[in-house]
Amino acid sequence: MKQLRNTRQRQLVLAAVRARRDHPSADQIYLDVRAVDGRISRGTVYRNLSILEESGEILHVKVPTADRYDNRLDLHYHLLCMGCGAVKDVELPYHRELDRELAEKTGYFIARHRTVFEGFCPECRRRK
Amino acid sequence: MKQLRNTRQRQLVLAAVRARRDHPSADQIYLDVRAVDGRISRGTVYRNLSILEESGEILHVKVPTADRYDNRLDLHYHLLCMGCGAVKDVELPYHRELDRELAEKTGYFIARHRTVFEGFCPECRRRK
DNA sequence: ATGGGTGCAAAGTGTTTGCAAGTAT
DNA sequence: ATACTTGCAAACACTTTGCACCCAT
Repeated sequence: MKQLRNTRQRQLVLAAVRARRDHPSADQIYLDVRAVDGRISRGTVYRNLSILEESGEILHVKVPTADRYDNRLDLHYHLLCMGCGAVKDVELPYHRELDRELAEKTGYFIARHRTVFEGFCPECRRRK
Repeated sequence: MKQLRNTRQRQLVLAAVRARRDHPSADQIYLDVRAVDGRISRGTVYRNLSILEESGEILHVKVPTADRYDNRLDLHYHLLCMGCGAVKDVELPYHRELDRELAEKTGYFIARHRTVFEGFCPECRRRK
């Protein structure tokens, strides 16, 4: 395993994810960090997001169009508005027993599951 | 709403999805159809997959790297092997009550949720 | 006939990567 | 000094689109 370094760029990327309560895409993070450090490159932001995720400091949510990042560390579900694209955390418990149940049934090692609810937020409902 | 036509290409794409029991990517479908009709283009396959999904004849599964298509019409969950990338249907019931519960809680209209379990299949476990 | 559909190629998106130079340890 | 990181740009993988021609209805 590789020895990680604590670079200024890495700190900035982590701080940017933590500073947001929504679920920014990699490119939004890039823009936020860019506002502080005008020289950072997209490649560096993508690399650091991926490193921070591997090392367990952030999570990412896979939604269509672009992955989003999340500063929460516990497993939880997400809600995507198909109208405006907003992603929110869902206040429902994570069902760990499903992972166990499926592991028994299939012989797989199950690490986790990801659940994304799809719908329309009140505002987008109105607009239609 | 637009009047859909029943073109030869559309039939071929639908037949190709139905002919597979796994969860092919758009490009795999393209290759399958291409074997029958050497002139069909990628654009046409993508367009038809998207039309068939909108009209409810197929579903698609959103997994990292590339979306997969599914000939099953009922809502169900999926299992992704992070080792070999295979996608399988999961034999667990779809929890419609979660959709209702979240709708009440949030005021959203909830159409559905998508759950993808992530793990390693027995063979990939062994290989590690 | 008419408007949806097709093939082709070009353009998009979002993300990854090779490389030479820079820097944390 | 070592080897992880960076910035840059080019390359990638997947998907969408503009356009002129075609064909199902």
